[in-house]
This record gives sequence, structure tokens and C-alpha cells, in this order.
Amino acid sequence: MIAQVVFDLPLEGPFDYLIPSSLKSSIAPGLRVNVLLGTKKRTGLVTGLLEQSSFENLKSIKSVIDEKPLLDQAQMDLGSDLSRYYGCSLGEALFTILRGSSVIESSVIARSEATKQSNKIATLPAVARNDNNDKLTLHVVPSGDYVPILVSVMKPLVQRKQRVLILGPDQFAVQAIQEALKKYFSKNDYFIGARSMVFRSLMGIALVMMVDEDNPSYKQEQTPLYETRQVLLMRAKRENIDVVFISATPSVEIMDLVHKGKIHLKNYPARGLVKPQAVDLNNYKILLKGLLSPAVLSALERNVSGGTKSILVFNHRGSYAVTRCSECGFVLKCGRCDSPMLYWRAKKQYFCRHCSFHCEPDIVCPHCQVPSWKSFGLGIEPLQKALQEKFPTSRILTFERRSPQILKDYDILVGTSALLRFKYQIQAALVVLLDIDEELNRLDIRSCFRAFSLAGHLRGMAQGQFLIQTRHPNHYVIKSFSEDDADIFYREDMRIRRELALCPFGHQVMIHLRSLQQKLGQQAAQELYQALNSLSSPNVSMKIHAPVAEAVAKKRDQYRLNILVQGEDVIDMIAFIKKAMRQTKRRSKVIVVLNVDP
DNA sequence: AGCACGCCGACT
DNA sequence: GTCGGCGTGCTC
Repeated sequence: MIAQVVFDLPLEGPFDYLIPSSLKSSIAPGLRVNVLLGTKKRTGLVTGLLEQSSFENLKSIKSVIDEKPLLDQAQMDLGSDLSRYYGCSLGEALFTILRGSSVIESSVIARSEATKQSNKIATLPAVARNDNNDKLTLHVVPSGDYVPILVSVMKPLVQRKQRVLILGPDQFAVQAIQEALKKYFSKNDYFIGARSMVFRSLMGIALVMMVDEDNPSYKQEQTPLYETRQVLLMRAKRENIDVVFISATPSVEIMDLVHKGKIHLKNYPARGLVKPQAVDLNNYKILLKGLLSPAVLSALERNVSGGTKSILVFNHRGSYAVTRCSECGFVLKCGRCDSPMLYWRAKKQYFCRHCSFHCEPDIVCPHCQVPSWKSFGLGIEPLQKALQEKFPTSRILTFERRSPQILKDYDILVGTSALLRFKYQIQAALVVLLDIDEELNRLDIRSCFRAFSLAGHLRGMAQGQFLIQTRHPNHYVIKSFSEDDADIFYREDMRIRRELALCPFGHQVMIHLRSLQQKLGQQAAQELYQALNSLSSPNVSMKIHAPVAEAVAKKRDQYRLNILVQGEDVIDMIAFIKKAMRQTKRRSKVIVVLNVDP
């Protein structure tokens, strides 16, 4: 007998290994084995059994690690779906699933529910599930108060002793959900976890709920760069499971499925939500610090004198602060990245936004040898200072990504969009989004959704008044708020996406190339670009864009280039790109990563 | 990815 | 002579 084995390596497999007669009864698909690959001992996963192999001189399996399969049949199938969609090897996909499905727990399940099947791989039991259109549901909760929905959906299932799987965008959210559900359910009534929990075995689970569906943290940052929503949709299709998505500002991708009738929509009237107001900056000549309009200042004044809280959110994007030598104008840059250093007041140091690089303020200018630096551009700290002068007796705090915690004792809180991490815990009488325009004007189509979603979530924090400052009051993102009609946003965003054949009306695969040597990276990109072009024929409608350096071309000493491929079908595009990659010689010093719908 | 193998230049 | 850098190709 022969076992097919895959590895957590970018290798197309599977590899055939002889099963020694002593291990014959203990080997099955879905369990891990130790084998020699080349000269090195490695852990692989058995994907199948064969009578014969087309390879000669097979090596033997050294030992078996698991007693029972760690993955069920559905998870094994998901592995091949993942590898074809995200362009990783089957082994990388299956080991990703393995790490996400909390091995110990699922082996307990495999033992308890599959005892009569010996070590055979478990298949989904025939559970009577909904067979109508209600299998996939989207609950839109503009207020962001998703807990009542979780409770009402879960309650009947828990009463029938059925189990639910809950996905939260990150560990903060998962803890918050657990805390909120304590009042209603016991810990054994449901499973919960962050994005990798989407890979868990669905045996014994009646429903999966994905909380805050549009949260960007649902995208994995390492290969395979999967999108949790997409994985869940793949599983729903194959495994016939019920799924509930919950969001305050649903992604355009999921709204498209709603429009196509594939997802059932439930809207919750925006009870208690404040009506957003756009502040047209074109009406004002002078802004404090270039960012605070008289309208916002008077709203702040009202709340300060009334003793209520205000939150100002500075979106930061695009407005880069720069530090220059006051003698010669030389820009202080990070040694490892292609980006300017920023001053961090609390630590009294300059730091790089992309890596851990930092330096003392008395560092001398390499040109004129003078340690005299001046920072330009705006951060939240100068903003805080300016406000403190305006409101000397108020408590004005700052919050950004690096802040250790959010303090509650304030009159005015000046923060970045990192505040969103605590969006359901924070509330204030007045919430102001200071700068949204930079986000509206970007070429990236997703940035309009980011703007929409940022504003949508901030609105949920506001108890009395929500202001958006803008110079583009007629932009569709702004209009969707000032006219309080989210459909204005979705209709127009989908129209643009359809016109440009962007996600979800077409797909993009970004090929990221990076190397410590700029030349090598450029060579590799050029070669791959040529291979892609020579492979493409007129009957495959794929657009291949020439390699472009990333916005921050050098990050952590690595030079970065991107090749963008546009097309209709992701699986076709991935197969096409992989073919082109096989035709170009692999360089050990150039790392290539595929990013589907970045 | 990680490793061996093989080809060149530099050096005790 | 031989040590070691790097490019190439393979792993069942």
C-alpha cells in the first residue's frame, strides 16, 4: 500500500510513500506522518491511499503521529478549493486548516462521533438543514449593537441542543462577544474564535455566525492570503451549512450577493441613531490647524460647556508628516524603509511607521551635521496641543494604534481610526470625522468603502451629533450619510465597480514580488511579466498590468514590485499565473506572493 | 522552502 | 591545492 503525502511547503504534491506493513492498519487520510523528504525529516499529511505509484524507489513512512484523522472529508475538500483559489499548494492549504481547526478539540470530536468508523475519515452526518433560501442571511445593524441579534438567532438552536460557531474579527472582539453572551448562554453552547476558526470542523454545528463581516482583520496576511468571508461562502456551498453574517456596514461583495438573491437580507431600523451632518469645508476660509472648522469648534464648545464628551477622529491617510533638517531641509528617513521618520512625543523619539527603527531627537543631519529637526504635517499630538490652548481647562487625550489603552476620563478625545477596535465600547455625545477627503480621492476602489465603513461605525458611537468634514459634499459616500440612505453608496459603488470590472464583477490577482536586491526583483518582475504576456491569448480575457513599484517601494530593506492581473474567474487566473511562474526560473532571493482581490 | 551539487574565484 | 560563495534543479 502507498500513501499520498503533502507538506506545509510551496510544493505541488502529493508525494508517494510506502506504508510499512507494521503501520498498515494505522494509516488513513487526514492524519500526520513523519517521512524523509529529500534528506530532511518532515511532517506531512496523508491525503489518500493508492495501490500503485508511478514513481520508482519510494521511501517508507517513518512513523505515524496521530491515532485518528485530524480533518474530516469536508475539510480535506476545502483544502483543494483553497489551493486552487488562493494559489498555494494543497499542503499549505491543509496545514492552514489544521492550525485553524484546533487539533486537540477536533480529535476529541473525531473520537466521540466516529468511534464506530475506526480511523476512517469522518464525513458529515446527514443533518436535516434548511433547504430553502434562508441558508445564508445578512443582518444589517447600523447601530453596531449586534448582541441582541446573536442572542435571538442562537436561542432556539441552543434550546434544541444545537451548537453554533461564532467568528469575530480579532481577539478583542472575540473577548467582547464572550463577555456579552455570558448573561445568556453557557460556554458549551457555542464555539468562538477569530478568523482561523473558519476552518474548524463543522460536525455537530448547526450554524456559523460571522460578526462584523466587513472588518479588514478578516483577511489573512500570510500565504494563503484568504478572506474569511470567502472561505465561509465556499464551505456553505459544499457543506450545506447555515450562515449568518452580521454587519453595521456590509461589504460591497456581500451586498452584491444580496442583490443576486443568494443571501437573504434582514435590516434593522436605525433606532436611536443620530442623523449624520456633512460640514462643507468650502464654506470656511480659515481652519484651526488646517483641520478644525468653526462649525466643529462651536460644537466642541457646546459639549465642553455642557459637560459632555466629544471624540475627534483623524483618518491620517495620505497626509504624511515629514521631519526636515531646519538648516538644509534634508528629510529624516528610516534606514530600512522608503519612508520619513515621525516624532513620537510620548517617547521623545523619532520612529518609522513601517518597522521598529527609531532614533533619538539629537541625531545629527548627515548633510550639515547639525542636530536640528522640525516636523511638518499634522498628527494627533499637535492637534491635541492646539485644542488644549483653545480649551485650557478641558481634559484632552489622544489615542492611536500604539497607545496602550483607551482612557475614559476625558472631555475631548483625539484619535486615529485605531479607535474602531473599541467601536462598540466607546460612546460620546459628539463624534467628528475630521478628514475623509483623502480617502475619497484615491484610485483604489476599496478606499471609498473604507470611508463609508469608517463613517458608518463612527456614527454608531455618536449619541447626540455626528459631523463629517469634507470639501466634497456631493461625493456619493458623503451623500449616503447626509441623506441617510446607505443604498446611495452601494448603488454608485457597484456601478463604478461593474464599469471597471472590479470585485465582485471581475477579479484581480496581485502578484507581489520582493527582494533585498532591487535589481533582482526588477529582473524577476520583468521576466514574469513577459511570461504572462506570451502565455495570454486573445480568447482568455485577462488584463496584465506592467510591474509597478509599491507606494512605499522599500520596506524593511526589501524592494517591492507588483504585477496586477485582471480577469473574470479567479481559479482560471491563478492557474494561468502559476503556469507562467513555472516557466520562469525561480530565484531564491525573490519572494513571490499571490494576493486574490487585494 | 530547503538542500545538495557543481561551478568559479580567493586564500591559508 | 581547498574553502566557500552562489546559481540550478530536485524533493515521492
